[in-house]
Amino acid sequence: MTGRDKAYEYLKTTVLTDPGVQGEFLSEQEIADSVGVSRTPVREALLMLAAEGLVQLVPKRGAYIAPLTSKELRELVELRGVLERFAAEKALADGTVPVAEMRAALEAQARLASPERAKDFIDLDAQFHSLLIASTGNAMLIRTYTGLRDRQIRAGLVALFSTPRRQAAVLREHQAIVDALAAGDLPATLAAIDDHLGTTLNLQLTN
Amino acid sequence: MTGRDKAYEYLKTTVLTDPGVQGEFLSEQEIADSVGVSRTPVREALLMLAAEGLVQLVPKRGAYIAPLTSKELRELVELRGVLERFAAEKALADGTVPVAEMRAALEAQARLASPERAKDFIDLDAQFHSLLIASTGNAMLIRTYTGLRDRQIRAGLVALFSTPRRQAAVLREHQAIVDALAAGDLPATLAAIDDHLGTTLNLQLTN
DNA sequence: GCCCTAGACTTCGTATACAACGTGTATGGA
DNA sequence: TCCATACACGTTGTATACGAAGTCTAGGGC
Repeated sequence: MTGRDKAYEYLKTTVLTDPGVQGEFLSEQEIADSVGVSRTPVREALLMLAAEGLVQLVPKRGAYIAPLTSKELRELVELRGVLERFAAEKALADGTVPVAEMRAALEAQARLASPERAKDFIDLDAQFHSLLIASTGNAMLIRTYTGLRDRQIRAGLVALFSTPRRQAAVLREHQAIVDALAAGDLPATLAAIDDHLGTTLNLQLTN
Repeated sequence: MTGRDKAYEYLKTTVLTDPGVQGEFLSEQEIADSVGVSRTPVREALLMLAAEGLVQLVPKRGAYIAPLTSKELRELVELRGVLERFAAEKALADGTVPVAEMRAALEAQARLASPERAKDFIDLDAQFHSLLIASTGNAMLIRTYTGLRDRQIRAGLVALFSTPRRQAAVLREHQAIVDALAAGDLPATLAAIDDHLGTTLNLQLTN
């Protein structure tokens, strides 16, 4: 693993999932000291994150962790909805809905539900959604979708999933999606997806 | 303009639009010499392009300009279709279809139609499509869509648009889209979009 | 003629140095 | 007390140097 990868991972998993850094400027030297490499690989990691839209590089100032506005959050969720609904429609039409895998992911998620393990909970959440997206077999769709989700996580999704109440709600909503898919009921699936995304959006907006 | 921007632009507009570099390895030093800067900013530009999926960085080999497989091209067009159809649907529902602007872009495109100015023709083509996407007001959608289109251009779209026959066909297909939009006819719009993308895909696949 | 091997060469990955630029602050004056 | 100005500091942007690692080629063995 190169120093660049180390810096990239550190930033993406440790820094960008922390709601506290919203609106802060990170200097390259600071990050370099934390990771234990020189500025060069840190800089490269930042460039990549900037290309993905996760940070904003301000000349002579540093890497700015722009707080996601509510408008951007809405746009993000709207886009995710477009992609997920398409994936559901295609998977149902092609008969490639990965019902078994989705149920498995859902059960795994239910097992480790606890406020302390919010990050793991979110990882499995991502897996659940990704299964449907991946079932389309469209690698570019997966890539695009993942990028969107990474952004939403950066917007402070972790904090949101830290309460037992919300975790339970997520599990219920996922259950509804997978049930509708298993029944081959497209309209119900689309409604369940919209409901799930809408609920998350509203919660994230009011937090 | 920084050296990084110079390198980025050079690569994106000059190198990546050239079908001849498909499958080639570019060394950082070569590019640096061409642009007239050191390796550092070139490297940074490459990292950004890699994050966007436009080049592939192979350790100790160089930046690989991966030829787009027909599978990837199909995926790309499928995704573009999803986004464009959504944009059309939303714009029609909200009554925000920019008919006048689209007609203007179409006319401008018709005026400069000539094989020699394929790049300009493509720029206006991009503008036409972007107008519809932008009318949704979703900046993240615009960003995502633009990224997809950049990739398709890299796949050799320029060569395709160099014949008068194809240019005429594009204009016809665009006309069909804008007419359907102006009529407020959603099914016809969706069909016109699918037809346009499908035609382009088929041509690009057989080239 | 083919394959294997060794060595030179190329290329990247990283550290470091320095210059340019902008920001924030302290100081002096009104 | 407020404001303007100048200076010091911090930060980025770029060049350069060096080490590590992989690739390609030439040569020898089979």
